[in-house]
Amino acid sequence: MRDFTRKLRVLLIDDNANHLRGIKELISLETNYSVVGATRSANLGLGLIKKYRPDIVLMDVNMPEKDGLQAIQSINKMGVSTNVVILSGYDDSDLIYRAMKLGARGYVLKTMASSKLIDAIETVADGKIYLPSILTTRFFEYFQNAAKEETKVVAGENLLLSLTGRENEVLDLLTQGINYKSIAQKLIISETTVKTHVNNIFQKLQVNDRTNAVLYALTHGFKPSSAQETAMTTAA
Amino acid sequence: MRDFTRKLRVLLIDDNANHLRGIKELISLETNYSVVGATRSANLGLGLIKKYRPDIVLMDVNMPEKDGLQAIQSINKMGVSTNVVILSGYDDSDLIYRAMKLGARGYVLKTMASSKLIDAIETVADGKIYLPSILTTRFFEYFQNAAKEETKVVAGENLLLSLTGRENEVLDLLTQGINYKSIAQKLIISETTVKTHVNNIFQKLQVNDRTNAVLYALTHGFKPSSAQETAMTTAA
DNA sequence: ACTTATCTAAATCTGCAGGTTGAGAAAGCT
DNA sequence: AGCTTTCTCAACCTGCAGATTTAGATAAGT
Repeated sequence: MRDFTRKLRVLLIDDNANHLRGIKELISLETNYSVVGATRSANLGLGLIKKYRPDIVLMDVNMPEKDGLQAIQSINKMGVSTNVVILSGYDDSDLIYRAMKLGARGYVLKTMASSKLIDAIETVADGKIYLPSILTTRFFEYFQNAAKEETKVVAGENLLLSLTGRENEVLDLLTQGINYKSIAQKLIISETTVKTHVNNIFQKLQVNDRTNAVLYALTHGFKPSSAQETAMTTAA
Repeated sequence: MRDFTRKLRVLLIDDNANHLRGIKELISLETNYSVVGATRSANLGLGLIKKYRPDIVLMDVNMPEKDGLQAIQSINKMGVSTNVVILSGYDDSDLIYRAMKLGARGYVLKTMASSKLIDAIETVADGKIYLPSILTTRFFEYFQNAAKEETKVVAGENLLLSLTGRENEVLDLLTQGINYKSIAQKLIISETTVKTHVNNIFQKLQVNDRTNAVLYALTHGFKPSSAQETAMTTAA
């Protein structure tokens, strides 16, 4: 839970001097916030973050040299845990998606009422995610579409379904980059038997070598089954 | 934009008879909604969806035989476009994540005020996503954590960075499952040169064969660069 | 001018990968 | 009992994959 006994330390990063000043004044009106820094450069901002460890960072996305998304990545690499709220003029679904994926805790449009910015800070400081309804919808436009594409590849008749149990086990080991001899040892069968299985796998997946078999498996949602099944079969 | 001249057609699926009745009555109170069906079985629900093509489906997640998530998958396979709003007693981050990934348009907790359910229907019918603040936060707990894990694998010194431009091109072709001869033809160099490059790649990635080189590349965020660069080099 | 990195290539060699044929044993189905 | 599937294995063969050595050409940095 949030500590209400001390002021929330806020850092501002926006290359537009007017925005920077405006936001600073807006936040200064709130009695329980203190602006620990305000800069027009992402790189300078990173230094300030390391120095002052703010609770909240309000970050513009659209900046020269290093943009907001790159800045978030840099923060992650620094290993500093701070809550970034994105300030953006754009509501592109992929921009929102990328920002959230990188770990942003909130996303506010510059066109929104300034009270929303205060809401965002409060919500994020409280450990929650702040994403207005419209932006949530935008986010999922991208997210659900990407998920659909992902399953599209996985579907498509799927030659993997024609594999037998043993063939699945062999394929599983193939996808780990193991050679014939080691596979034979792991499954406790002869090397020639493994070759037979592998050849059958090649035919069923319509490929000519290991690499393409592995590639087919990985791009068609192959799920390793050996872990349990091998234990079952060897125990039986 | 939504058509306000006709009633919103809603379908209910919940194995709990009391819930089903309660929700039905609640919705019946709204003058601009009409319940086109209500069933306690997901499988029966699928039939009703195909038959009545409802605007909104209110779906319980926790059901015997086929649960709500499996039901969404079935709807997707049917190719019917309807808006599913999940009704759940649980706010697990991964449950919310999976539901939204499968294409749910809204998620409401059974413990929430019934007015929220009406809000959800309105919002979803309006083409937007309905995800209350707490659930949005839960969703991102899972989503951002998964994203972090993803980049963790990609990071880790990354031997890929030690590869030269040409080696990257060769690796790119390797990850497409192409053999020496074809690679040589594509890059317009001799087969022995390709072998030299491949051997250098193996050493740098610390592997002994194609398959493991490809596996390393794919699990460490290898981005194919040949598409443009090859065109550049061949043109030069 | 010297050094280093990169790309190119030939020559040689070992051996595992991949293809084919044939066949026995066990389990399940009809 | 007979058929089918699956798993098992041998023996043989071709050849590409992978390892090693040596070396010329070019470009870039010191």
